[in-house]
Amino acid sequence: MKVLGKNLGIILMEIPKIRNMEEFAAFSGVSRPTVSRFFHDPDSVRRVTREKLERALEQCDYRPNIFAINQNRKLTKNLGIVVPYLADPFFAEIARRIETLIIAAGYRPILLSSHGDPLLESENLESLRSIKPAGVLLAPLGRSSNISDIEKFCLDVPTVLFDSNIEGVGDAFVGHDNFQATSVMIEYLTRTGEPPVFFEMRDPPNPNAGKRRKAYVEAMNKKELEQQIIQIDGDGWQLEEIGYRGAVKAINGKELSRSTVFCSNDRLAIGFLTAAYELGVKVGLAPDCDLRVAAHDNHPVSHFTCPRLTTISHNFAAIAQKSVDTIMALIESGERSQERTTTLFDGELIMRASA
Amino acid sequence: MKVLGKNLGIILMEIPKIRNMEEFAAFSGVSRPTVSRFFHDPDSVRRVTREKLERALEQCDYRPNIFAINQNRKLTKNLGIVVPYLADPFFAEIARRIETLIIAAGYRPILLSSHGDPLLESENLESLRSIKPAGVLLAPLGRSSNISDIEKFCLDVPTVLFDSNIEGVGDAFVGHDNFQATSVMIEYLTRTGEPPVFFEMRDPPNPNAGKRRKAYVEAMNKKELEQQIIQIDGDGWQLEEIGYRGAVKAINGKELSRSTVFCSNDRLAIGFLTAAYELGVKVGLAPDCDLRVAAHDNHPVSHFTCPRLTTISHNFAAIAQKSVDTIMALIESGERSQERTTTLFDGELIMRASA
DNA sequence: AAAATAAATTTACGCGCGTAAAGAAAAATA
DNA sequence: TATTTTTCTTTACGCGCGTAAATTTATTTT
Repeated sequence: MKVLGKNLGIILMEIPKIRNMEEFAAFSGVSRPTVSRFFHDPDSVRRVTREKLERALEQCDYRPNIFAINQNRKLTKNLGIVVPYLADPFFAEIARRIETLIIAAGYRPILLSSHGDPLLESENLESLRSIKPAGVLLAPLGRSSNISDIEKFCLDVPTVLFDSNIEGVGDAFVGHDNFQATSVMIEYLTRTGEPPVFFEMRDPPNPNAGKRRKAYVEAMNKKELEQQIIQIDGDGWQLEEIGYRGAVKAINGKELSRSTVFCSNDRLAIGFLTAAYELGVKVGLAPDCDLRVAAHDNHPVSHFTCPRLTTISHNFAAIAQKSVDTIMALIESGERSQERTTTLFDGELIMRASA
Repeated sequence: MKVLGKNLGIILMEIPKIRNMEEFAAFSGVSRPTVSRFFHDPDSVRRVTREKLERALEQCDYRPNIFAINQNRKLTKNLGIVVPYLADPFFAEIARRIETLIIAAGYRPILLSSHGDPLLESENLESLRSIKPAGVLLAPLGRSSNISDIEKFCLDVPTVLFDSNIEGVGDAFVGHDNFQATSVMIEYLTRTGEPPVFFEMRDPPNPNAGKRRKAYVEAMNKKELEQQIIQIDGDGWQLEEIGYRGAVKAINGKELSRSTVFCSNDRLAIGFLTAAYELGVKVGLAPDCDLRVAAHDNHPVSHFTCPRLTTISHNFAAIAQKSVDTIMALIESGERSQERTTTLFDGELIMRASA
């Protein structure tokens, strides 16, 4: 039971229905402009005033109308997050971390997924534009993105790209060093066995795929190792299924020139492992195994494949933190960055049973 | 190059910067109230007027300020979606489908994840309340939810629960028939081998777990089969890891009274299969196998486990469609439902190699 | 063509809040 | 205590749009 006011004799009092800031100001005994400043930044009013308002807030649960706020402020507290495909646990994971950081910073995350569709990606940006976000964190679809749409958007709204880079677009890029990651993995595989065959989609929907192929070619060249790249067909984001089919074809067709396979990403590898299992090909680095399989990403599922997948982890925590820090700095400076910065974090080799 | 106006002699003209509806009305030669009605519903104006406005829209890209719109309308076009844990592909998948349907219906989906935290779930609802959504589709955390918070919310906002029911809360519930699903699976397992042991968490974070245990007990009783329930310890949403540990303990401790296991959900089963693989226990329904494993959900990954997981699929499409249809009907009627309806869709047995 | 209907225009107010300016009150400094 | 500085109050306007009422214009009906 709630007791309101100083009149403790009356146990049950009407809970005041506050309809707007005017009424809340009257109720709390503070002027409306001061109330407005208080909600914008509690530390911008004197301590006694703040305490008065906080006490009032406990007695009635008034909250300023978010539409009225945003209509009049140039800068909202909205922060957009756009990812290529939210049903992919990789993006779900990074989005989850970023969301948490944004909330902690006192902003409102607006999470949008492009569902693998460049059109939807552009629409998402338009949709964000209409809610006047303070900034946007964008993981673009990559190759298939409508780059000019993104460019235009970035001119108007502070934007930090993450995961997948588009050269020259946005105020900054934060991502994963695919070259370092590739090089570390090839180094490891070669040292503990033999150099890998690269396994990828011919026409990949996910970003970074191109970089990873290039990185493979470069690293193998540097070490003067013989390359083999197997490119499999397939459309869309059903990467496991595509990996499965490609693996069946590669294994049955004896296309693999060596017994170590480096997949362009974990989801392809998951399909690959399923194929190997069904075909009775034993995967692992034990002596009695036929094949070693490794990949990129440290996808949440890669921990539980059979056998567990050797892979390279993105530094999720660092990428999320740096992305948020960067956009916050941009927002608080109130200016656009003079020069576009690029931050790459090293991947970490996760050695598991598959290689 | 854009040509504006009828003065075709002038090739390059200034693209008019429209700042508000007033200016757009002047530019298009239509009065502002009519423009307002046009944006609310293009069919509410005469054809010639609509065409005039559409032509104007092609020449300048004006869009009404979304905050100003929502401030003045009682009913926004916002539709909230709240799921327990978006990093779980199961929820990502159902959310993806719902989002698509909402967009098609001309509404704006606002997707929020509770990240497994009841506090965040309540905050998400508060956050939604402040954007005056036309309605909300809520998949509650279930047992751990702050039910009174949800109840209060539902009094003010048309809300359809999905996936997990809270008796008496919200205008309707749309979900999966766990009893039918359980019964079908037990029937299948018993017919093709032996009745299953039930494998679940002692203290599950995910909804539906309670129903599934009950359904197991009921179905086994009905068939007069001997039950065994293995309850494993663990906290949080790392279900695969928890399933793995529980499976190692159950297998090494020879706790399984029979060689058929029915997991409470696919993610536990994924961990179970990893444990079986590592312990050299062969899973499948072939004669040379030691164990059969089945589960609930048809989780996207269950298609690619080793062996592929026999499971029961939710009717994702139907659940998403019915949820959206229900909330739309509520919104368009403008009234709250007289009586709370419950719609359950049958699951479909997905027979794969694991059982 | 006249009457009846439909649609658009003009005018005006309100939504809830941001924010600026000027002055009053309180606190900090001298 | 007098002066400066900070904080608050009062007053007032504007944001961009929804929406209602009264009037004018256009279309349809008989």
